[in-house]
Amino acid sequence: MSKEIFSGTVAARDLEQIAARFKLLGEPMRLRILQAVCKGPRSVNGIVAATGSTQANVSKHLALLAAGGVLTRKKEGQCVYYSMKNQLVVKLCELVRAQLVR
Amino acid sequence: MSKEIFSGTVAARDLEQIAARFKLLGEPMRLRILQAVCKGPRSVNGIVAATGSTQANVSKHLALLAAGGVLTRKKEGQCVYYSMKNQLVVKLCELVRAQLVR
DNA sequence: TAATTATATGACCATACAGTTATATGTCAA
DNA sequence: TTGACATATAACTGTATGGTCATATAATTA
Repeated sequence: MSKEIFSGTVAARDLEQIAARFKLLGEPMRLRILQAVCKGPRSVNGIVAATGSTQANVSKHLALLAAGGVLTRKKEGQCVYYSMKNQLVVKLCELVRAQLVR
Repeated sequence: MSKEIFSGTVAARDLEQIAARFKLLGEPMRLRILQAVCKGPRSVNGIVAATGSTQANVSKHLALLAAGGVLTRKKEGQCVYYSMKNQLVVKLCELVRAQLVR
């Protein structure tokens, strides 16, 4: 409908879902993971290497990002590849960063 | 520089700041507060009434939003009016919501 | 089958934080 | 000055969650 999210009343459930999405993006380690994945599918091990975190920690964050609809999961052999579900979160990061640099 | 935030390496400090901004938006009550403020300056009491939360709770969230650079604070007499510092967060919410409705 | 590699998960700890209650601070009016 | 109103803050509690360690599950290879 309207482009102005706050122009009309936004249902409490909608606000909760929006907040949940932001919350998912509100952790530096998860942004590091997204940075590692946003160029294309990447295996868990690849992400572990790119982020410098532990396998268990990365795996937990990946599960959250996939459950939240930010990443998709695709298993190939013994490897699991994660990809961006879409580019929206990248755009969100760009917007926020642009304001930071200002 | 680039419009692609993740195209180059993003400094860890930048990622932390971006995450901090998202974290600030990652609470339903704070989005309720932003919804109440985004139309123009609003007093704390007005926001309390609009959100249905307690004065102490609203005041704490307002302090966080102002410290995070999302809201500005202006005192007039015994009232304090909070306003959106800019429209970016509204835009972010719009973008996220548009994806939800999909 | 046994060993190796890749990923996920459960248990645990420490910390962060939202919400509440009570109180403090500040401003105005009578 | 006293009282009423507006806002902020300190103390506290419960809960959520990030990180770690150990282990489980699954797939591959020898």
